[in-house]
Amino acid sequence: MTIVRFAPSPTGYLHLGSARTAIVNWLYARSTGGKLLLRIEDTDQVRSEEKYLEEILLDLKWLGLDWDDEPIYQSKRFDLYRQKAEALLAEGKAYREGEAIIFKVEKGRDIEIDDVIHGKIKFNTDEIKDQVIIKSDGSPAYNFCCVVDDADLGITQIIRGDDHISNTPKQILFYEAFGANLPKFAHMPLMMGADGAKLSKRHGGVSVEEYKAEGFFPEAMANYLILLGWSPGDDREIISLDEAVKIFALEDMSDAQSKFDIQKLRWTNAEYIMKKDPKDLLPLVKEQLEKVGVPYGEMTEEELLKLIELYRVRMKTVGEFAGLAECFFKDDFEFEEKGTRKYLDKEGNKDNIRYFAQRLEELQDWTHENIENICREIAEERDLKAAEIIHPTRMAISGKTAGAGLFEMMELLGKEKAIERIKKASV
RNA sequence: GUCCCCAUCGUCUAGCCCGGUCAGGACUCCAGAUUUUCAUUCUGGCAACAGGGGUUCGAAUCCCCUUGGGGAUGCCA
Repeated sequence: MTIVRFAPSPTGYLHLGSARTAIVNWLYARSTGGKLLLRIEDTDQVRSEEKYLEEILLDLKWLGLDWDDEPIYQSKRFDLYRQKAEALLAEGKAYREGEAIIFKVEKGRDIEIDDVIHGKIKFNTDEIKDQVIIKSDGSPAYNFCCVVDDADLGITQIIRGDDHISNTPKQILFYEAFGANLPKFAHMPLMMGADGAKLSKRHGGVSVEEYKAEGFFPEAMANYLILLGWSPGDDREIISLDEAVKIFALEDMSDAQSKFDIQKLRWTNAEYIMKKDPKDLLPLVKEQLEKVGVPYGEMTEEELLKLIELYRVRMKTVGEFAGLAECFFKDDFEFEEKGTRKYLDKEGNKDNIRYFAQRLEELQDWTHENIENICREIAEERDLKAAEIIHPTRMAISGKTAGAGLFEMMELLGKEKAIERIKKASV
């Protein structure tokens, strides 16, 4: 049976790159019918924090990943690491230097890795210094406990980032020293920022939690991340984890690094939003509205759902909703300057919409069909194009030139508010 | 500096392993159609095999070099 592990370090939030590594490990485990273990690399007592760990676990689940067995905490296994180090000491494979224990590296030897993604990679031990395995403060060094655990847990396939390639020969030396079986290695090329540099905040966020907060969907995040460095082979751009599992193969992963493209992520997210039922969008929309302090209490659930329906195809993230639909939640919205100049600063337009408002007063059955009829009647009456009334009116009621269909907007806004805003803007 | 990984449109990629279709798709951008605006949808367009040597009848595909990018070189993980 195949056993893989994802080994986050709780010294920060779940990085996008780590999330991708987790997804690939998950894909491999599930597609091979194997196990995915979670190992918490919390040997750095100072930098590791409980809140990070909790968030990381939450984010993994959020992405749709699950794992087998209970997580293993390295901080609880210090005795094991020390014991292994002492054994190496006793065998003469390591030596002491002060409080630290150092592993002796045999020089002049070639070490070859047969990487599943990269193929053969050769190293020479002349490039490798003796390795600290137990630090002066008594804690184990990363490469050492990594191997102790991977061997102990029976990991068959290691899948991690390219930044670990140069750790691999060092780790192989440890496997040999323990007389343990070597797992297979697969190093996935790193995901970089748009400018090719390390992914950082200025690229739009580095942690999963930031995107979650902005209103991205987990399915969209996972979808986007899977398609970086892997392709289903056909032209599919929208693919779920479950579909990917059916055809995933580690060997198919690209050996070239990629750049994170926020535009494509946004497009992917929009694809998911458009497919969702407004009912499923509702809780997220509420959450986003609350976050920016937009009161939606006056609106019934039914009205909110209609509003979501109206804006569903217009938002790339749920976080954008509050801004797009602003005029439905408050009366003191800003007016776009350009639009005001173009549509509201003209006396002719003002007169037209003033008349529109006047005619609307008489309307009993406030539906978008009836509102539209009146608008068209006026257009004919005054020999105008309907657009000449529509655009100024949209500006008047929303302050924006872009938005949903005007008549639907007006219906939802309600007779009183719609008329009041038109009057106010046409003074 | 040394070691290692990598190189197809601006971006993600298919094709590469097993040389031979105008190098295909998607995002972005542009144009057109639809629409009351925006968006959606539909149609069309711009845009790439980093460069140089080989091997071969034939190279994006195989080999070498150069250039460029990235990673490692921690008693961080």
